Amino acid sequence: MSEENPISVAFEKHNHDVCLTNAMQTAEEYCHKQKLQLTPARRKVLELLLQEHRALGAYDILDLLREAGFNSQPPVAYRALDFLVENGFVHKIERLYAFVACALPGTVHSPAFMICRRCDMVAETQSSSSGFDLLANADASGFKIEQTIIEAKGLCQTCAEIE
Amino acid sequence: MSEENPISVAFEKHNHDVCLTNAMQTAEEYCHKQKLQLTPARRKVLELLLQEHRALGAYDILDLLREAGFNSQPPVAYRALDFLVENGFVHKIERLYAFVACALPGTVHSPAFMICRRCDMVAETQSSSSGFDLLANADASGFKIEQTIIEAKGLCQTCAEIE
DNA sequence: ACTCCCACGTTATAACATTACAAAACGACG
DNA sequence: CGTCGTTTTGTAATGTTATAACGTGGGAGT
Repeated sequence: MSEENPISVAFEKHNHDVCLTNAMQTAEEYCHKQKLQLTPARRKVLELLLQEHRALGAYDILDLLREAGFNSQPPVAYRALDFLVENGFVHKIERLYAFVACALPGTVHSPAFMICRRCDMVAETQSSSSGFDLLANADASGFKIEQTIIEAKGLCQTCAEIE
Repeated sequence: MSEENPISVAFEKHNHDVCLTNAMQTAEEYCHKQKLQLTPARRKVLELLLQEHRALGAYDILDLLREAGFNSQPPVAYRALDFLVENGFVHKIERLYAFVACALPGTVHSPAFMICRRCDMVAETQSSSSGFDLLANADASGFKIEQTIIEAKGLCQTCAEIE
């Protein structure tokens, strides 16, 4: 895994069990260090998201939680998601009203997403971009950027070949 | 107006009547050329959005339509918004579940937005950016980008000074 | 034991968006 | 001038996403 290119990991074959185990372990360690509680509900939501390289809606997650024997009122899912998003384990895909597990947990990063409109796969990549117009424009107008979301919609290679 | 920098128009003093009149005229001409109907409801919604450099929610618009004597079921607003978005007169700000009038109507462009979290102002700018990482990454993984949304949240100059 | 904080349980509701189907307006064309 | 097909609108109902509000319980520190 460690050699894989995070750019396109979602669109490539990989050992998903390892992928999941690693990510969970990273989350455990991070929470332990930061004295945060990775409670059963939070852990389960993260696991559910890690099992897909797809974005899941809050209510999809809620259904899965119910199946797993958890309580299933909306706040249950939203609280877990808020926690995971705040701590960088999960990102929200605004465009889909949905959530996806972070591909680079435990690192400070400014993600960008490629979303396949056909198969709903979501690939995460970095948006660090020195020559990026927006930064210059923000600077010129005195705007202080705190967070930027970048989401590209299109077709992944597989789906592009099918269509 | 024509010399103004679209980068920061929303954050600068400008003659708003002229701004609105110009934009409406552009829309009229475009619709005439394309044989599209700029019906009363569509026109009104565009006017309402042009009167702000802020994003308005669909239900805010609905309220304003009602005040203006229009019918006010949700589909009225959503249909008008769909039309305006499809034809590039209005953009949707995913992050706010809201809509804003286009700052560069009638031109093909790939917008990026700066959203002030304090005063809700929305400034539109261009996202054309040759060196932009995302493009290279998409290319490398065979992803075909069809549309990209870029939304930066932060503080505009005025609000940054206040805080 | 006390209390403070954090997380969770639960009900209700707010906010955003679409489906579905009928009726009316409009344009093109014979 | 009809009338057919397309686009737009009227209207009711419903679906989807997200939050508010308030109470309960459990662990850490004193």
